[in-house]
Amino acid sequence: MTDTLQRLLVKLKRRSRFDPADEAALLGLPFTVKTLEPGHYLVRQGERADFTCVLLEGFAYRQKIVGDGGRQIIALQVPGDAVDLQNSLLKIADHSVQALTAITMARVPRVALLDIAATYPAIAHAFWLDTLVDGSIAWEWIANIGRRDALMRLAHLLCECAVRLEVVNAEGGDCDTLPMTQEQIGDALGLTPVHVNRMLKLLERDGLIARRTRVIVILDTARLRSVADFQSAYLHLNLLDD
Amino acid sequence: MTDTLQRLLVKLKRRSRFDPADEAALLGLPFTVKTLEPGHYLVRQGERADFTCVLLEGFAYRQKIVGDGGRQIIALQVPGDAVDLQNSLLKIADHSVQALTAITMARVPRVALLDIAATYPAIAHAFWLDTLVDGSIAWEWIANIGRRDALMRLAHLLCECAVRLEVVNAEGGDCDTLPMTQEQIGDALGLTPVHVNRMLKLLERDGLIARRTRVIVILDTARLRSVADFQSAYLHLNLLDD
DNA sequence: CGTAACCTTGAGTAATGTCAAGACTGGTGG
DNA sequence: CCACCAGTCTTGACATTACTCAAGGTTACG
Repeated sequence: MTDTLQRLLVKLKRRSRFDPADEAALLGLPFTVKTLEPGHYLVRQGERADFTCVLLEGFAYRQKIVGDGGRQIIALQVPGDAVDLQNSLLKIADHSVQALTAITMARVPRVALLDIAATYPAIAHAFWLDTLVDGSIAWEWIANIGRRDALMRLAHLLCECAVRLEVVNAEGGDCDTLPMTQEQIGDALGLTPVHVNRMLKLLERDGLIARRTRVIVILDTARLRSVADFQSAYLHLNLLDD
Repeated sequence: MTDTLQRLLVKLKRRSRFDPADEAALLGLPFTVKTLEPGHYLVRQGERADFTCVLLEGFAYRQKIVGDGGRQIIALQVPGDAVDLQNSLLKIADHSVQALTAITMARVPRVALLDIAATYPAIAHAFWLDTLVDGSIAWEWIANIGRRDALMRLAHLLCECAVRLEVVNAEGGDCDTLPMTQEQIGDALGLTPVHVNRMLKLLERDGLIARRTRVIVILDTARLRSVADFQSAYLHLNLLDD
C-alpha cells in the first residue's frame, strides 16, 4: 500500500514543488488505515491527539460546542486533507472532528510527521502553506457568517463545496455531492435548520439549484456565485502559477 | 538595532524552543522599520505582498469587504505578531490589514523569511505553530459569531482582548487598552454599531465593565467570562508546558 | 470656538428564530 | 413484501433579536 498517502501528496503538490526525495519521504510515512461510520469522532474536544489523520475517502467536519449547547461547524474536510494537524500539533484538541459520511483515513503518528518536517524543508513548507490556506478559508467563513444574510451565506457555502469537490475529483477522487442535512448546513452557517429550508426553497424557486432527497445540484453556477458574492481566491487553488 | 525583532522572538519562544543559532538567525533577519498612522493600510486586498510585517507597537486588524460594501474584521493583531505571513506566502492578498492605532512595524522581505525557515527547522516549526494558532482563533470567532447572541459575542471579544493584552504586556509591551470604536467592534462581531452600544450599556449596567471615553475596563473578569462562555484554551498560550 | 468624529437614544421594521404538527424517506425486522 | 420507525424535511403562525433611520449629545482636536 505504498500509494495510500498518494492523495495527500497530490494535494500538497498543488501548492508546492517537491523533489523525489521529498516525495519518497512523504509516501514513506508510517500509518495505519482506519474506517469510520458517519457521525463517529476522529478527534474529540479536550483529548490529546497523538496522531494526525489524512482523510482518504469521505467527508468530515470540525465543530465546536458553545456554552448553551449550540453547535457550530467551523470547517469541512474533503479527501486529501490532513484533518488533524491543528489538534495534534497544538496538543490539546479545542474542538472535535466528526465523520460526515463513512470515511477511510490514514493515521500518522505525530512524531513521524514532525520528523520529516524537520528533515525536509520543502515538506515543512508545504504543510505550512496548507495551514495558511485553512486559515484563509476560516477568515472567509467569518466574513460570510458575520456580514452576509442567510440567502447569500447559503449560496456561498454551496459554491465553496462545489469548487472543493471539483478539485478532489480532478485529483482522482470520486464524489459528486456532499450529503449534509439541513441541520448540519445550518450549523455551518449560524442559522436554524428551518431557515435553511426556506432559503433552499428560494434558491430552487429561482432556478439556481435543484434538489432531490439530500442532494443539491447547482443549475446556474454563474448566478449562484453572483448571489453569493463568491470569489474563489480565498481557496488559493493556484499558488504554483503565480 | 539588533533587538528590534526581539518582540517577535519572545513571542515565538512562548510556544517553541530555540537554540542559540536559531535565535541569532531570527534576530539577524533583514528589515526596515516603518511607522503608520491609524487607518493606514499595511496591506491592501488584491496587492502582491513581498514583505511580511512584524508589529512592534500598536494594534492592527485584518478585514474583508463583502459584496454589498459591508466590512468584516476577521482578526486583531497585537505587538509581536507577524501580520502578513498569510498574504505574503499565499502571494495574492485576499484581504486588507489596517492600522488600528499608530503603529511601528518591521518589514521583512519574504525571501529572507523563507530562507531561514528552510535552513532552521525550529524556526519553520515556530512559524507553523503560530499559523496554527491564528487558525484556532479564527475558528473560535466563527463559533462566536455563528452561535452566540450579541451580548455573549461582545463579552467574548472583550475577554479575548484582555488576555492578549496581558500577554503582550508580560512580554515587555506597554498598552492597557485596545481603543476600538463601537463601529469597529461591530464589524468584528457581525453587529451594527448601534447594537454594540446597547450591549455595552447592558454590561455596564450589570457592573461587568466600566467605560470612560473609548476605554473599556473590565470590572468582573469571572462574571464576564461566564457571560461570554469564554475559555482561553483556543489561544494556546501554554504550549511548552504540555 | 468650531468642527468632525463618535456616541446615545428612541421608534419603527425586517430578518431570523421558535414551536409545533404533519409528510416524506430509507432502513429494519417480521 | 409489508409495516413500522427514526430521522429528516416542510410548512405555518408567532415571537424575538437585531437592524434602520434619524436626531441630538458628547468628545477630541485644531
